[in-house]
Amino acid sequence: MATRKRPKPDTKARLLQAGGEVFARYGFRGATVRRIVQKAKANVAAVNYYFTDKEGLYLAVLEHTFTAAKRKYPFDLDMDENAGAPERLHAFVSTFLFRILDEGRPAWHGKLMIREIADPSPVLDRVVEETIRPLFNLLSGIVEELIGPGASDEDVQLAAMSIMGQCLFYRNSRPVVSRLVPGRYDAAWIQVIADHITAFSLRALQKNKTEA
Amino acid sequence: MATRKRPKPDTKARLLQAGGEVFARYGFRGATVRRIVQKAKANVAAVNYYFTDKEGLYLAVLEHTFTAAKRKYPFDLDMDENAGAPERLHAFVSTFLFRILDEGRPAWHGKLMIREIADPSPVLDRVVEETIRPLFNLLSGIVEELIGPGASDEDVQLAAMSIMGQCLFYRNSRPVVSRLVPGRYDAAWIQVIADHITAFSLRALQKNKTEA
DNA sequence: GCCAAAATCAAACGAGCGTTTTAATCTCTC
DNA sequence: GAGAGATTAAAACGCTCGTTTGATTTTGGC
Repeated sequence: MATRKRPKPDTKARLLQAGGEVFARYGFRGATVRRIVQKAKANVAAVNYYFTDKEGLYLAVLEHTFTAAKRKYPFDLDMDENAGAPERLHAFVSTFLFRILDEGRPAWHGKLMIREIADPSPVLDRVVEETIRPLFNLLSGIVEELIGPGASDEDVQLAAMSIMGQCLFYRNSRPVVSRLVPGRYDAAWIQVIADHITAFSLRALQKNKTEA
Repeated sequence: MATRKRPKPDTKARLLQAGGEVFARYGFRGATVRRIVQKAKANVAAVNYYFTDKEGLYLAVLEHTFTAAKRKYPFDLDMDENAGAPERLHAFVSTFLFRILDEGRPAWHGKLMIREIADPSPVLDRVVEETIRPLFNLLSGIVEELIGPGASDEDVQLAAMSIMGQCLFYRNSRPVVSRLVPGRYDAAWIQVIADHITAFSLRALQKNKTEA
């Protein structure tokens, strides 16, 4: 009885963990139930037993990782109420990049989001409304403040998408980026990217400064 | 003999056409040979007969669409040799956007490229070297000229990726964009986006103007 | 210690996949 | 128009997929 052969951490949690990794790597369609249960050291019937079917596990994994990412990288973290718009933009870009590029604990959050966008499954609508639109609105508010009062809604939207596009590029096109400019995706480099995108976008938005 | 039941356009070409559409929509793994041959009105054995196997057809489709896109949207089209860098940037952004967003004839070019990037198949290395790196080098040259002599290689690379990121966003995240800001992806809107990205990036790159 | 409930397991099912086989059909030359 | 070669067609093979089944083991309250 010295070592227990079956440590019995509940199977459900192990399935969530393994499901996150496998779904992130292969996508919903590409991931196989057998690979997931193998990684989770569970029986092939476990997914259906605990989550009804493959899609049920996928939904649970999305829910799980999104809440985990929100807890780890909250956007209002040490965000001063009366901080200037440039500082708030930098905080947004930095947090957003860490969320989607972090390889750590809830590693799959970024990969899952990108997979979902590139190859939409039936849950994309929920993901957009619950996760992406709040982000987009937060960013739009900052941009609106930076451009000034004379900006149309379209101007704000286009600028916000330019900023999100710069960030998402490093996630979407990672296989290409790593081939074009070899290097690692560690925290230091993420900070470099965040600083660059913030400075780049701030200059782009300050058009009125020189005109006035 | 009034109407010929079998017009007999060669099956190989029809397979390339249908393969392009299906691979673009479902990706290499998600596409099925049976769906392709159904759309091509061919027998299920035709793919193996003409292209050895599914991957052979995929390679042929990539080759075919890439050359088609290069022919339809050449980057050096009406590009004046002594045109200024801002004009060359606008031409680049505009051409690049049309290449990846065009829904017309070689419609699948953009979709295929994005699919390949999000879910790399063994041919990604070739795609990067033959298609993407030349683009990236062309853009880097323009950016280098815009920033000025005091720019490091890293500055140029980061700026070039910011510009590509803005463009690719509209292709990568199209399902999200269409949910966030409803609208169509017609030629007029592509021009609006191209103008915005060019102006946005030009302001971001002209940092020296105010400092000097 | 017993027993119902929960959990795990091996095995198999039906469907769809890429591919192969084998035969039938078309096409073109002589 | 006969025959050789290219093309198409139908059927099946072997495999993997998600899921289900039915039996077995483990668990927890009495």
